[in-house]
Amino acid sequence: MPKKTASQVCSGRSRVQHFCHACDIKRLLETNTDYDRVLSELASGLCNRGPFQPGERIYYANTSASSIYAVSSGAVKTEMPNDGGHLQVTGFYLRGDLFGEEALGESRYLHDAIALEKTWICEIPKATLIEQIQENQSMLLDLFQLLGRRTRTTGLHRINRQGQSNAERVMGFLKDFAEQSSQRFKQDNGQTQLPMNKEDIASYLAITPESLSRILKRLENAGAIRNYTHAFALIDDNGASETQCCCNG
Amino acid sequence: MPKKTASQVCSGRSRVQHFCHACDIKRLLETNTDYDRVLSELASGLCNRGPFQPGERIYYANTSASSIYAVSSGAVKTEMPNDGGHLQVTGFYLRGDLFGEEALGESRYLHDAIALEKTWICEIPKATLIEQIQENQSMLLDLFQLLGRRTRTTGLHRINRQGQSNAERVMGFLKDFAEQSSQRFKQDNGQTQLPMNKEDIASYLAITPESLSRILKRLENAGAIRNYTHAFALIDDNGASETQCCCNG
DNA sequence: CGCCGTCTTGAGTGCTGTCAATAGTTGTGG
DNA sequence: CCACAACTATTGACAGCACTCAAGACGGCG
Repeated sequence: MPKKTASQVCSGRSRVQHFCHACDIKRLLETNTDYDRVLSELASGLCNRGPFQPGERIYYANTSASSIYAVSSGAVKTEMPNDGGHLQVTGFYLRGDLFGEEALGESRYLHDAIALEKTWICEIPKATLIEQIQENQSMLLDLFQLLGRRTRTTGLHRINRQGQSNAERVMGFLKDFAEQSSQRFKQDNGQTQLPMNKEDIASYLAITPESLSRILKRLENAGAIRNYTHAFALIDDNGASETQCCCNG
Repeated sequence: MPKKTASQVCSGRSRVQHFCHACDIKRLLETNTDYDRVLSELASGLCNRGPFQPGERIYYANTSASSIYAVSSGAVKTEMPNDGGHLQVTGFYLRGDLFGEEALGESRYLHDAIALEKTWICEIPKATLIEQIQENQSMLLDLFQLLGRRTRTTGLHRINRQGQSNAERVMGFLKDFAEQSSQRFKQDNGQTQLPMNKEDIASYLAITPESLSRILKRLENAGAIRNYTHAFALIDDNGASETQCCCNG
């Protein structure tokens, strides 16, 4: 799995380019016609933070939110307590993904954000972002696009589908995640790495880990996937790639 | 149920005030320091449209999206086809609610929008909104707040909760809807009117109408609610309001 | 090599989806 | 105002699936 080793010290523009070459925030910046100037201005407010260790919290729900974030390297999950008081996972974020953006219009975060692996994040103060938007109209359009993209890819309609069995919901999640992951990482063996554990996935899909385990076994027996501890592989319909048996992960 | 009868002709500022006195769009405008000027400018681009009859489509998914909307009077649902090709309800919008805002960053709508009752809507062109935002920073903050508010009140975490039975999910929906409704309409008899039918609710919660019917009956037998065709009443724990038996609706 | 957490598997109960039939509601026309 | 038709909502029977509780297997880490 591609990972970056980087110095913790922030040192201007090269830092941003180093961390965020596929980052949502950088994509915002690139659309700016006066890229160099804006980047340098933003860089004065930006700060890369890390490394966060697996399980370490990046921010807590209901704490003051003055910044939004993007994943520079590693992976992040967000979770929040439901009515029963149990924490439920509400989102997974890979390299480049924006997170914490629900706090743009509020003073406090809605979720806890937790690193899934060794993770670096790119922090952008809301005040800085808003200033830049005020000066550059295309930046606002791009921000709208970023916010809408997550709604479209991981919104309610993607998880909570009528007339679909839990097996289909699991399959949908795997396909979506594989696509998200393939846009960010090379996968030469057809496998998709899972930075989170099965319990997190079950929590996200609102099913029990036992059910998830049984569903994955059923899908594997049906020849739809291969199931590993921290990875999976989608088998295409003709079962061509089923022949290659690589059991690492 | 409060309803407005209004002329269909758009005629400048008074029109906006008439329709949108509790409207998300008007709330945006009111925060503007130069209210009169911006309102008149927006009014030149705003257009109230209606009446839409029950079942009539306001816009179609994948059609060109140059405007976002708010409900002036009546009620609206959004729905979209899932993988199986069946339409699934993705949201309900009452008077004052913004909808179609997922198209802010895209050129096409994600859902179909359909009137649930006789409905008037307030249309605001995206170009006009963006121009105003560019001139007024507080308007951007308020827009963020509006966008985030829906995420917080009707997001994935409100519907798809781990460890909750479908009965609890239904109860959660009813409580949420009752709160949303009470913020907009007077309810002197403790009842909450439902502008949509049970099939729409079942679709939104991704359960079958039969299951919803059984769950509502179970909740009623347990003394938690009263169930009517186009309304319901929440019974508080001590059962005080259970005594009043009003079976209209 | 052994501990501990994660994942998987097993048995039994309850709930939900499916299919079908019945009851209730709304709107229309005579 | 009543009768009919079309739609919506409810109820019933049955099979399949998910949840609970429990135990066993696997894998990572010291």
